[in-house]
Amino acid sequence: MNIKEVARMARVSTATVSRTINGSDKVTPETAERVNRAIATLNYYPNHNARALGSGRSRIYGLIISDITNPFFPDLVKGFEEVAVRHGMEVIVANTGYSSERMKLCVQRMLERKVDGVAIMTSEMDQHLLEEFNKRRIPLVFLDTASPGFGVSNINIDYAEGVRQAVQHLVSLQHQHIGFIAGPMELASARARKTAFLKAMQQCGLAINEKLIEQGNHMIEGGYAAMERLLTQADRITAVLASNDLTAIGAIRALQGRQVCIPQDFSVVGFDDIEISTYTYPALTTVRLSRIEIATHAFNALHTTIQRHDKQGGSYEILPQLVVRESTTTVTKSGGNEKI
Amino acid sequence: MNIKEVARMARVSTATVSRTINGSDKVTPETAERVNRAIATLNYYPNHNARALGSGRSRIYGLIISDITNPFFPDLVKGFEEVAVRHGMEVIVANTGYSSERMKLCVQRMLERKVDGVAIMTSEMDQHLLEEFNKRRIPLVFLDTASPGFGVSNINIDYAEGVRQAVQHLVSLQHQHIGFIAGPMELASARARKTAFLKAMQQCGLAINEKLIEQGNHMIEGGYAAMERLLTQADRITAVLASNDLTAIGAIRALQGRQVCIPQDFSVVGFDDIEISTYTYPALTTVRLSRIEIATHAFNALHTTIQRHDKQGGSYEILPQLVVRESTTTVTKSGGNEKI
DNA sequence: CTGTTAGCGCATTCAG
DNA sequence: CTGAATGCGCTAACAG
Repeated sequence: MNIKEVARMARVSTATVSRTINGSDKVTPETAERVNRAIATLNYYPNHNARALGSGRSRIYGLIISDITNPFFPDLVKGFEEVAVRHGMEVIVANTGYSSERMKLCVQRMLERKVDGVAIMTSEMDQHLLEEFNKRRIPLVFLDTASPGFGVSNINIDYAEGVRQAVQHLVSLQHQHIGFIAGPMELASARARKTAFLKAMQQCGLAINEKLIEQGNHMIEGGYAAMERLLTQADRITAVLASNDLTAIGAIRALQGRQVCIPQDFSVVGFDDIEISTYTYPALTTVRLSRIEIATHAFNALHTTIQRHDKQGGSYEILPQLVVRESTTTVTKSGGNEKI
Repeated sequence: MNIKEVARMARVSTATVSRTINGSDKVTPETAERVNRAIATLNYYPNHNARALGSGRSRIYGLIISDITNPFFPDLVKGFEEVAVRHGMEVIVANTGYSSERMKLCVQRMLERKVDGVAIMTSEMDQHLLEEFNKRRIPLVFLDTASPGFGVSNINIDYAEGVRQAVQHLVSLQHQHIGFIAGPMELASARARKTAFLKAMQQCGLAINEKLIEQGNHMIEGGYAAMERLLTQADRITAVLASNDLTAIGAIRALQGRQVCIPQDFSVVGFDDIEISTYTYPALTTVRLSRIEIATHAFNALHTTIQRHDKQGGSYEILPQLVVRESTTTVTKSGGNEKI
């Protein structure tokens, strides 16, 4: 079943079939109709490999993420796949595992498969690999790690605003001694969140004490350990903001392990709003970072760049949104760590 | 950069280049060496689209799952991708969203991209779509839903054994009135688990009371609601086995909401061993279903079928394994629901 | 063991 | 607006 048979049945040339498939305006409605009927009755669909070879466009987008096992990513992947498929595109997902060694492999895979564009939703990208895409004029879109340029777009995340909302929420609940559990400093996103926290505290006129800041690893156990340390060193702490939800969940466990009641004795705020945060006990107050929005923007960035032969990439904005659930409440008069 | 240039630089024909790339044994080590040097210095890598067109093999495997957002799947996807890439294969992941409507779309995508084989790790597959693959002689591997046949392999999961371990564990802890929260009966895997539970109870000589069985939806809220009902209707229940971990987590929340202490007052066992089960409070005793193993078997099934031009698919076995953590313990003398 | 020659299925000139 | 011809980059017979 190929284009030739369709052409034969519709009594046109293969070129005409190709044109109607690709929606060329230079085809009479009548002949297009004939072709479409032939396509339908023959149950024909084009061979993408041949198409790619002939046109140089594979109709595949690459999606590079850190690790699909990280609960932040499944939604993103799902959203991206959905839009892509709706537009007749295929997606190849590649995990870097946070290693730039493996990032190299990911890039290689993308190049080999001749993807039409790549969404790079992680930050292990070095200049050297970036060149490989530039050389081949493959559009790119980054997640908060680059400024738009020739063929590269960026999705900007307003971490400052998201963290500000979280801190302000705690402040409005009378918390004064707010701790922060940072993520791994190799991650750009973790650095951004920490910076945002420092800034927000300052804006709220709260003292920043280094004893209030600890380091996790964006995983549950890291949050657990960091919270333990915080409890030991920060006497008057009554609330904590975590760099991501997993960290917050670890912190909650540490607190519960010490019989601290949340939120009565201690408030916890996460960041990301992954699905399980709705179901933790108590349900986690957190800052939502919509992965659907990110996915949609990423796709649009790539797609419009290609459609409009737009050399210049675009800039997109993601606004985090505080979601108040059950893990935060007003600080009690007798509250504070000394009581614990 | 293409095969011709490599041929020119190595002073051989393109056929020879092709042969050395594909590891044909009919190439002198010396010429192969020359070709490889040329490849290296030119930084050449083959165009997969052309390769696919010429050979009829895309070197892509399809992986159809229900929903990447379901915590059961990320590990599976990651594992599959890893083996595949290690063997020079690419992967296209498609989500059915538990809908056979969308399954149709998934199949279409696989066909269009001319995948060399498909791992179907979900059960929304109807005979009609299966034919499409058979017609084209595309190897398939299923997860516990088919018997091996021409070009189709199956990964068998010994649910009976896994559930037996769980029930026996509870029995050894003196539990007599063990509840079960089933998954959605549309899912073959959920049906298998329920059947296995019934059988295990019988084997242990325990009475099966319909009041001890409730229905969830394999999601947290379903487990929550089902546990609530169980608590209302089953007087002497002291333990529950859930059809999957998410359900168990929901059950735990329901119990905690009623101030029931786990495991002192009530034991809970899950199924699957998803990552968060290690981190719930208390950590969940569950039955591990290794996704890495499943992924590896799925890949091997496809790969050996193709390599050996093996018409007959294989059969693989997965043995679930009980993992005892903190959510189960001996029933207390005064225990039982009446106390609650 | 190596080179020559045809396609693979489609998109895309260029004529008409 | 449509058709004929060419090539995309590679693999696969078939010779030699």
